[in-house]
Amino acid sequence: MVQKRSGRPRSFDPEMAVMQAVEVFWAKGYEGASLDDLTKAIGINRPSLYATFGDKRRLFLAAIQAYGQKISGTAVDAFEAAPTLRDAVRTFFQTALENATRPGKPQGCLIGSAAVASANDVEGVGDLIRQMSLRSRARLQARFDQAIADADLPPDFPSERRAALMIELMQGQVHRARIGDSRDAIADGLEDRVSAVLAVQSPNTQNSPS
Amino acid sequence: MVQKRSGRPRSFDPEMAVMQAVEVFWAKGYEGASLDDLTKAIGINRPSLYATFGDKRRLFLAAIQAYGQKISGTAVDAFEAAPTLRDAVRTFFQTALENATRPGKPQGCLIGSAAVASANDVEGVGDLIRQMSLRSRARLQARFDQAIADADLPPDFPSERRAALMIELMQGQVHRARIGDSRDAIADGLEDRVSAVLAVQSPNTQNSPS
DNA sequence: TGCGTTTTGTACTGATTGGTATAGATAGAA
DNA sequence: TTCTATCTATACCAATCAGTACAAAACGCA
Repeated sequence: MVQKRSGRPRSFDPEMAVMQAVEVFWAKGYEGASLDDLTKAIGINRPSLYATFGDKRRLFLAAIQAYGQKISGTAVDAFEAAPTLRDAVRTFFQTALENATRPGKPQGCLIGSAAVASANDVEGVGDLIRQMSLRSRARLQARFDQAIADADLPPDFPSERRAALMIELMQGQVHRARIGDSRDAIADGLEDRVSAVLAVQSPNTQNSPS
Repeated sequence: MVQKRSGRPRSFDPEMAVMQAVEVFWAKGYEGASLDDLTKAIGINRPSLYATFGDKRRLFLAAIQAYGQKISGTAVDAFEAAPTLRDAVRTFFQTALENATRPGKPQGCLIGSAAVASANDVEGVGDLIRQMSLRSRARLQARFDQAIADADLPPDFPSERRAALMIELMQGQVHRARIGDSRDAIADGLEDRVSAVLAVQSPNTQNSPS
């Protein structure tokens, strides 16, 4: 049952407030985002922010989690939903690229720029993004393992390494977006990235020059 | 000839001062590094810093350039110095990985974390790292083009795309280092990265499963 | 209506920020 | 030595920072 609370009702939606905070942190980083920036973007005043989220640090952690679920997580979701394996890998990179180069939004990735920059200085950030990264990697690897079991991939396919490689390649895309490369320019390398992830093992490296 | 200047001589080496600033910015980012942090690390006081470098922003730009030449640039240097193409690519990734996981130093890359995070907020940072990235990419591409001319690579080898891919993969490594992955763990994917860069074109994608 | 409870708005806090004024210190040149 | 130029050291500045005290406002409930 829902606990009815009396008192003045909250005049804003905390979930929408977090998404506004996401954009501010995404654009300016943790230290670069002042409380004035945050409260102005959300449209509330300081005491409301502190009563709801605790302090700036915890709002930042909430923003990272919300970003992971509602934005960067969509790439893994699309990966899992795609019909074929190759489509799944391609869709993963495409979705991540779209998220990182959306017009009118900050370019790049909140985690790849703001969170990573403050990972050592803001308590809890490092642990949080490590855990989120591991979870994404595990979801990618799970599909590779399933594909091995279904004989869609050879038995010696290094699923763990390739799942890690996928995230590295995704972060590479995101880096280019952050420094201003256009969506089209980054999309140019898409098939190279897909092929890198799905390349089969070649014991004598016969498919590559010396 | 050297212009002799009278007056009290400077008690520190500006070049070493910049390298100290590199470490502070590398660890804490631009906004996270206070003037107290910087002057304490360098061992000078504020007026000396301002007389020599102008202000915090210009010291940051100097630190980014010094980092690019003396640290991250060593990966491209090693790439150019390696005897064979495959060794060159492997050495590039190895050197970049060592730089990003050196014990006792900040993990990751000053450019990949601090500079990228403040690229939109600190004037000149975005332009500077864009230009540095383009220059590195051009140096990588030049060797690929030479290898094509020498018939060490097939004529249709996409040198521009693969040079961009190399930098993406390098930034992916750097991201993992920043979030705490060990050098050994990251090195595990080294051959995958080398193969991705040097993979030959396969019109029917016959070397990959569907 | 009036009470208890929670949120909101304003105004404030001490601490820290980047940057500087000023005086003393240290060199070469005359 | 004396003059001039440059650097160093201390102490300071206004502005901004994250965080909070307090009173008015807005609800459910009686």
